[in-house]
Amino acid sequence: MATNCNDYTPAEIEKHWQNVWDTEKTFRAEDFADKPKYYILDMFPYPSGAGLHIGHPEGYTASDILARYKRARGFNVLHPMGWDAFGLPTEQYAIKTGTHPRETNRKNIDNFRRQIKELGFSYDWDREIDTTDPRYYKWTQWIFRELFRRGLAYVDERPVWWCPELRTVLANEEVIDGLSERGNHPVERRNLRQWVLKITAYADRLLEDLQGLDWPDSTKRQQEAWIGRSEGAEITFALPSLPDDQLIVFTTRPDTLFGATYMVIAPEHPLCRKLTTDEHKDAVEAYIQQAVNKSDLDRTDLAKEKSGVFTGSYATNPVNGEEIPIWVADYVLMSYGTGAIMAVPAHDERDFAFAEQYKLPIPRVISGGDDEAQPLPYAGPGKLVNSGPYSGLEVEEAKQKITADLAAQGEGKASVQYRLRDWLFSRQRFWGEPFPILWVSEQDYPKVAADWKPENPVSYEHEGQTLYAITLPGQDLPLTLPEVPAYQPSGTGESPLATIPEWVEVWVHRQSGETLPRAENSDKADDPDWLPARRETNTMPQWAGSCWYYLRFLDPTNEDALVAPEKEAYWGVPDYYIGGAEHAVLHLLYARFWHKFLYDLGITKKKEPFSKLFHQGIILGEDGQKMSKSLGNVVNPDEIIDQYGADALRCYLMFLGPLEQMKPWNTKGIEGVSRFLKKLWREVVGANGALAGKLHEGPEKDAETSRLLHQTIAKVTEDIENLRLNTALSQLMILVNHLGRKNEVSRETARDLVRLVAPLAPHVGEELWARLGGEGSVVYAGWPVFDESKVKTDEVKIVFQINGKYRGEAMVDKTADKDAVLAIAREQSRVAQHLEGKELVKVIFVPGRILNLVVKG
RNA sequence: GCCCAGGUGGCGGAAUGGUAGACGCAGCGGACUUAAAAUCCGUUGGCCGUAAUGGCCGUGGGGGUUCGAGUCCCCCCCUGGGCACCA
Repeated sequence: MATNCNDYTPAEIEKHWQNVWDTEKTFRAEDFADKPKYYILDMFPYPSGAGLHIGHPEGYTASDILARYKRARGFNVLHPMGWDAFGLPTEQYAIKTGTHPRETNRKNIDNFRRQIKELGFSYDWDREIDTTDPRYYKWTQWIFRELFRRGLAYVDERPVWWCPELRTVLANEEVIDGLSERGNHPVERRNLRQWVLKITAYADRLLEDLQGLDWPDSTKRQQEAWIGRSEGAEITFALPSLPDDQLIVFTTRPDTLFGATYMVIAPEHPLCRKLTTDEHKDAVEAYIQQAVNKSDLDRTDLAKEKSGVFTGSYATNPVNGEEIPIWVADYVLMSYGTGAIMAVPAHDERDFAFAEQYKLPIPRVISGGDDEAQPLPYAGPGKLVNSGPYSGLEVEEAKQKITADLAAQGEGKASVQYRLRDWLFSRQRFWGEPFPILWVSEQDYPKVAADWKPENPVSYEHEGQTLYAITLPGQDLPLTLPEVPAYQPSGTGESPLATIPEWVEVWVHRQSGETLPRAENSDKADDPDWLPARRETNTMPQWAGSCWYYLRFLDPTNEDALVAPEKEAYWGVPDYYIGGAEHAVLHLLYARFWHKFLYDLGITKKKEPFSKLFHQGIILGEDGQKMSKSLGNVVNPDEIIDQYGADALRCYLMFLGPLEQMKPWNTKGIEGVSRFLKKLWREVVGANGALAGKLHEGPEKDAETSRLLHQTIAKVTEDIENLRLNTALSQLMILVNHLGRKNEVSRETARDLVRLVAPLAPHVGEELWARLGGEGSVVYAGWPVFDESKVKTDEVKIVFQINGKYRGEAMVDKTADKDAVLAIAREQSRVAQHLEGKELVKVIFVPGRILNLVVKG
């Protein structure tokens, strides 16, 4: 079924084979096939209007090579592709042009699919998914619904990042240095009602299970740091001025309790105003106002000139009864620990800076031995001093003992805190998954059947009323986006959906959970079984759809389950996951969280979604700068394919350097791999289009060729397994260059070569395989078998060194011993010269490698 | 500031502690051609050279371990990434 090209014409050949793959469904992954399964997943793209970026095919080529290699080795490979298609740019475009996001999305996906197909990737297109398809987001909503029912989703009025330009709130992770990650617009704090997912409930498991993952260390470390577990103690300080209240602080250094010379509470701390004496009221009020208005950029800025004011109140140190002044300062965050600290300036850098500024005492309570050599603040190990009965104890010992003693008196307890915060899960946007949630009044809530309620009620205050959240019945999912075009932001901080009363206002049946539009069913007003309710108008963030998509590929069209248990049992989770390091924390942490939740529900049998992970590096522009439109250094895959073909692009992307590394693009460089493909072609196809004349039947006659072939089989196999595709290619180049110099080559050698190249350059691989008389697709033609006997030789090269420097070499019998090799070396004039007049003090012989003569004088 | 990754020819890069620079780009010289393209052959780290199976230097800098270091150890410099008042 080969083409009839005489010359290597990628455009014709690639089109031809892409059609074959499409019509024959060459890459279909067969459920329950008898072969071992192998699931290799790419991070699916956001189909932007700009089309495929050159960075996409980099990772996708690597995974494709692995997928094709695994198929050749007899695996049942699942290699799917889909679209992470909810997202702000599509909505922004809709606002600007009035085009429905669905329309834009369809076009963008069509373009992405075309581009991806033109690269010859071996996806099973029957499993394509789109996160914006109601048949998909039905299950995203379903998962949220389960989270809600189990008390892992709640609402909270909390200060969030509001971006006036984008007219939406952003997650902490979407704000970088006070600017929106998308578009670099300034952001500010606003209090809005938000949905929050209790990812912190999984913090320990997310941390612990990192250990077993075959992931890049740096990524594991980033997640560890993000979760930020720290062990310490909560210590209770009595408040003489407020006998009914207490001040609880979190500290990792209970051992330094005797060194606490002041307390600090966050400006948002609930006791802040209560603790403020009349005398200090004005100053504290002013300070709070200032802190609240400060953006977090200012508050956490590098300059970080510390600031604070005294409240006028004191707290009692539980270990010695000392009265300690309480300050308000914005270097203490309400969102971490208890929002209050005991300040130990001698042994904490931040407290030290503050104490110096406000002239507060800085007594040393830890001695590292030589106090002269250990200026304050000192955070190192040592013994306690000036600490009453604890003086003399080692730091670690004292932590235990003080915590235990406080606990015994009911004035403290051991405590673990996490840097990780709960996940702000709502967005005020149109183009996202609607929440399957209704709000009912406080009076109506008790009337609703328990089936639609969460473990603990979720409520919020709205215009003086308390509203309660209930969920839609599972069979009412998906809750689709309304058809009316309402993607203009409301501007109030509410979602555009809030502007569509026909959609928002419904009747809900208190028993069945059924809903009906309010306006069209006014008769229900008198029916006690029907309660008025409002739909939740926020939508889910873009992360939602990508949190579980890898599971949907196992069973993409199932209408009754997220994934059928037997399919989950067969395919499990991805064996290999390839994608950018920019998702090191967010996507990968959120997906792990959802996965663990689904594990708890029994939907997946694996504790972790991605056992093996690889990050491809970023490809820079030719100028070494990050590719960007404004710099005009963007490489368009379409143009490269037009000029050199997809096989050349794929090979070049892999040849650029180690996959994980950041590396610059060089358009000239693609000539090299393009020449390689042409040479490869000419080894198989003669000038007239028939098989090359130099190919002969039967086994390879040339021992050198045979040796190099088998070396290549070994090297390419190992390199593909480890995604070292740059060196796999150079080895293939070496082999092809060698064959080019030979007048005769076995057809078998050529067939092995073609099978080795096929994962990297699949179109030319298929074409040459067919011309060499191969049966069926090269994809399933098996993998060349490495024969070690072919690379073994009787003679080995020994390098001669004198004092570690190269002074010649010789081929010697591989059984030759030290003395025999030394004798051969001595015969070489160059070696002899360097030995002349010197004393041979030592002979180092590494069989098969080296003979090093150590001489003196 | 803290944590991590990395610094190798003109360029991208290769190298289980064992000939540094594989492979490719670019350059130079040559063959083919009326010419060009394409292709092929040779050459290409620096310095010195009686030009050789020659000598010295050379993997960011400085020390060290070793018969032998790009590779291991210590200190420093630079680049990239992450975190950044998390108590």
